[in-house]
Formats: sequence, C-alpha cells, structure tokens
Amino acid sequence: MPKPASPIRNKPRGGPVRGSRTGRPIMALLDLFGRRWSLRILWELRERSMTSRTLRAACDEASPTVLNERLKELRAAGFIELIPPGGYGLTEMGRELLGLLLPLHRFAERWEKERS
Amino acid sequence: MPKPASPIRNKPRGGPVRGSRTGRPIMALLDLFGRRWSLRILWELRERSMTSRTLRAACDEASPTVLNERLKELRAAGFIELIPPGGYGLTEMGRELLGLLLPLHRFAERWEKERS
DNA sequence: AGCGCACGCTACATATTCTGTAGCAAGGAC
DNA sequence: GTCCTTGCTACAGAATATGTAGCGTGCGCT
Repeated sequence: MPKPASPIRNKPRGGPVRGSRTGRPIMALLDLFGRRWSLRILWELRERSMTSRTLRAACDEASPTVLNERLKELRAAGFIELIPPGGYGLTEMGRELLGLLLPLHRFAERWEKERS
Repeated sequence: MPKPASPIRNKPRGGPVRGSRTGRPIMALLDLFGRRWSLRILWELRERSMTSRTLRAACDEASPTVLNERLKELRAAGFIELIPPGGYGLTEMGRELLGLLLPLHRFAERWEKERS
C-alpha cells in the first residue's frame, strides 16, 4: 500500500468518514458522492452486475486507479459487493440508495430542456 | 481569466457538459455532482440563502478558489443564483432538485446504523 | 468628504487527486 | 502445458484542490 491514508482529507480522523467532522452521516454521504466516479459507478450498476472491466468501459474508460479506489470505498460503505464471477453489484442497501437516486433521471431530462 | 477551459475534462467539447459524451443529461448531472463541494453547497442552501462567506464557513472553510468555481458552475446549471444582499440561494429548479436529494438525510441515518 | 467593514471574487505556490499506459498474479477453459 | 479474462497495482505526468493573502466595490457611518 503506497499511500498511507491522505493526511489532509482525513484531517479529523476519529470520525467515521472524511467530511463528517460533525459526525452527521449525511455529510459523509455527500462527501463520498463528491468524489469522481462514485455516483457514476452506482448508476451504471443500477440494472445489472458487471465485471470491473466492463464497469470501466461503462464509465468512459476511467482510469483503473481511481476506479478501484472508488470500488473499495463503495464496498467499505456497504453499497456494492464483489461476487465472482458476476463481478460487482449492488448490495441490499445499495439498491435502497439507488431507489432514491433514480428520480434524478427524469429530473435531468426536464433540466436539460429548461436551460437555453 | 487565467484558466482557458480545462483541456482534458472538456475533451469532447460540443456536448453540453463534461461527462455527457452521450448527450444524456443524467450523465452531466452525475458528473457535476461528482466534483468536490457541489452537493454540499446545494445541501447547505436547502433552508436559507447565504453570503459567499457564510457559505464557505458552512462548508468547513473550503478553499474559496474551488468554492467559487462550483458556484459558477451551479449558477450556469441554473440551480443557484446570487441575489444581493442576501447572497446565494436556490433557484426554482434548485429547490426542485433539493426535493429529490432531501430523502438522503434519513437514508444516511439508517446507513450509519447498519454498518458495524 | 473620510473611514471602516463586509461583500464577491481572484492570485499563486503548494499539496492532493486523477489520468493513461503498462503490467502483475490468480483462476478457468482448453 | 498455453491462452484468455479476471481484479488489481505501479508510476509518471496532468488536472484539480488547498490555504493564505489580497483586490475592488459598495454600504453605512461620522
């Protein structure tokens, strides 16, 4: 492990996750989603499980370095799991979360229209 | 303006926003939210408008550089607006979006509990 | 007028994070 | 055995974020 835990983004270690120095879980969630590819990964897994390589293809061939970092974080968070040979898929809680995120799709369509 | 539009993250310019090379607005949205402080800013404005400096305080004193970049992007997206002297606040569409994001709060609480 | 202060916003050097390419070790099918 | 795909890592270079300082404007004050 070449990176011994980021010294700045984990500044107030002792709390559960970065960004939640208040301890409020919503902050941890917003922070986790505020990293590149987090939301995208969850979104791409919404219908079916995927191998890491297929997932990478679905995410515009994002760098495997970050992708694997996100996959670790999302696994640690309990939203996805790795079940060979199917690959990565949503957990029970992951599906629950996706249920909340799904309405964004229709909103995004309306949003697209209303901006000139 | 010292930065003439990022050459990589805007790679496939011609599309509306980064990450939406398919043109699907949901991708643009997921990508916008996948940048640091985007979601947090929207979240902090959920109840009241704030001056940029108060907002910065609410966001753990995040760097004003990125914060202002996000504020620009969110304004361009039509989610927030600047109305002096009240400061930054959600637009009509911003409030609509927040409505979808709000259930995350309760989910986050349950999530916190279920992870050992 | 001057002074003080908060506003939105920017400069710039430093630190962190992401990208892109290459590659490893393990496992399965043949 | 060879061939192929899997999950995952190394590493250099590029993009992005951080932290401190400060600018110019406007407003209220005397």
